[in-house]
Amino acid sequence: MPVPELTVLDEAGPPACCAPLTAAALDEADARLLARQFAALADPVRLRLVSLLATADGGAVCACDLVEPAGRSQPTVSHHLKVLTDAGLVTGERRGRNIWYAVVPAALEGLRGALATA
Amino acid sequence: MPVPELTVLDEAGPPACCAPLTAAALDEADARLLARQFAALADPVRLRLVSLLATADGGAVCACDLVEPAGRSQPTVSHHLKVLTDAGLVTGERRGRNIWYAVVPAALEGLRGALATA
DNA sequence: GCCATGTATCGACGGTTGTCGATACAGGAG
DNA sequence: CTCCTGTATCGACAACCGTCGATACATGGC
Repeated sequence: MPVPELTVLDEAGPPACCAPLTAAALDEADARLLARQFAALADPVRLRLVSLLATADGGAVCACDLVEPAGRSQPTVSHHLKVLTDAGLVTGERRGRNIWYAVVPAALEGLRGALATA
Repeated sequence: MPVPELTVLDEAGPPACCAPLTAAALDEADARLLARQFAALADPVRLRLVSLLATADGGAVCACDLVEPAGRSQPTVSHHLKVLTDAGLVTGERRGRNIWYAVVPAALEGLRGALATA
């Protein structure tokens, strides 16, 4: 795919995306947006990565320290981190020659809001 | 697939599945369980179905009344309802010759819990 | 029993996704 | 500038997923 298409969600999580599912029938756009974020969490490896980031001291972990606990190859872990980043759930920042990843709390909070039961 | 394999999550949602992602690195089993539920929400059509169920008067909707708003064929809607049901997010109950679907609030609540930020 | 209606299953198709090894890119160390 | 290390990208492959039309199953009305 030559054309970048991560236009929707490229920065720190949306303030409060889509109003609770229980509020009203969501429209196409909101549904696709939400679906994309849930899809980012719909993989065991990615869930584990988020969990590792969320529980880390300082809230961030060097990508190099994620490969072994993830139990996947370095390219695969990199791929998953990209998926999470594109969905706005985590962010990465260079420090020296490493990249430190951290969760975006607002994004998780936004998803929680969407799941709120009336 | 001849062998049914929906052993994990076939009944009304798990009380509180997996402890927050932010609690500790979740193990393989929990990760797969959670991933399956998030995967069920990782589709715009299914999100819309959940939304329709959640906002309905009486909390339940006849399957026949979901086809048109979903904008998909009847078999496709049936498929999505099955995915949601297998994940424990919704339940179906026969009434006469119709089947009425409703969300399982505890399941959504469980997912909210998993997303809780410290 | 027979028909009509509502729902699920089947089979097929195309598109997406997770995974890897190989490789390219980036930045610090010497 | 040249190596070394950490990260991302590429290309490929198998598996999975969403979708549909056709069809089977189930229930109630007659």
